[in-house]
Amino acid sequence: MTLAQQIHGVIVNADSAQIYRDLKILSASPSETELARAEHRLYGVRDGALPCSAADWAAMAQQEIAEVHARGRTPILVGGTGLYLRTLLDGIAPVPAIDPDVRARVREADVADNYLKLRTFDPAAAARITPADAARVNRALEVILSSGRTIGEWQEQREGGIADSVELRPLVLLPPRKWLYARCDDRFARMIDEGAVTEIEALLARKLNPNLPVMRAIGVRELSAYLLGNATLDEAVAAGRQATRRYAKRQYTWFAHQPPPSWPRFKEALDVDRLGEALALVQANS
RNA sequence: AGGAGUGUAGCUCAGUUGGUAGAGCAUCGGUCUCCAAAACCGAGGGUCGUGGGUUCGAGUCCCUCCACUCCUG
Repeated sequence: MTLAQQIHGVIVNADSAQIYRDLKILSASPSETELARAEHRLYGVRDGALPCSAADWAAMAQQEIAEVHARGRTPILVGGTGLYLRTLLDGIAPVPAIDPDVRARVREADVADNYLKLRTFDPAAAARITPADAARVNRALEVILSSGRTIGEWQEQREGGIADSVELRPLVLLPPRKWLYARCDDRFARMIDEGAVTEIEALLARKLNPNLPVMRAIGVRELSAYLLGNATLDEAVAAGRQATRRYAKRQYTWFAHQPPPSWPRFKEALDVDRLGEALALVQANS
């Protein structure tokens, strides 16, 4: 019996890549077997051409959670996108949707140019953000240009969090690094066996904008290089493994420090025979 | 066996006319308020293959040996 069945739960995806249907294999989405063992939500529900923001996901997740609750069952949020979970629980600054033209212009421009603009339009943000931090420079700039208010002003408020209206039983998994990295290596090799190359072939055929989240998922660039003849398969696999490990390290840092200290941390390898220990940690926290 | 070349951080390599070593990647640590599997910031690490010699001083010049690579036979 699975954990989900034991607690009569429904699994809700909290992973930014598993949302896209173009990346079933490369995002390690649940297999048919796994899907058959418990009800799953928000996996592969989005087309890669439509980027999903943290707020988009939080809105979808909120709805799923409400429906699951209405059926008297327990939603189990599973996934490694910390910002998504934070947005769902704590809410986020109520910045209105960015004007598509503004966004497009900002993203096409050079970071250095954007930073210069930011210094004139929003000096406070410019002072806070490193010039090299493209993601934040661009975000701050598109917010002031599109909404007329600075990102700092917007961020004085947070809206939409559901933390106060639900009963949480969090568990942070922080397995030993060595074990984690070995799994990263295995995982990428397994994806190749399962047809990741074909999946990327299909994705490339769509000729999507390379800035889209799907195009930036781990392994897309690496396998594209192989398909375009710029790398051997071995090189692509090695690069994919490396990228996976780097990502795991970033996740590790996020989940070790960002969630409240009250969230229990499970620091063992999550082997099947230790699920009981992990579950006990979850229950002890209730 | 002869000839040539290489040997500097875990890996790939830089090291100018000799002044006790750098970079990228990896590793480790950290940041994180709407494309976050993103975007960034920082740190540690080398008795320069070995043993001698020249020199005030050698990764850098000379010799010995060791290892690896290539060529010839």
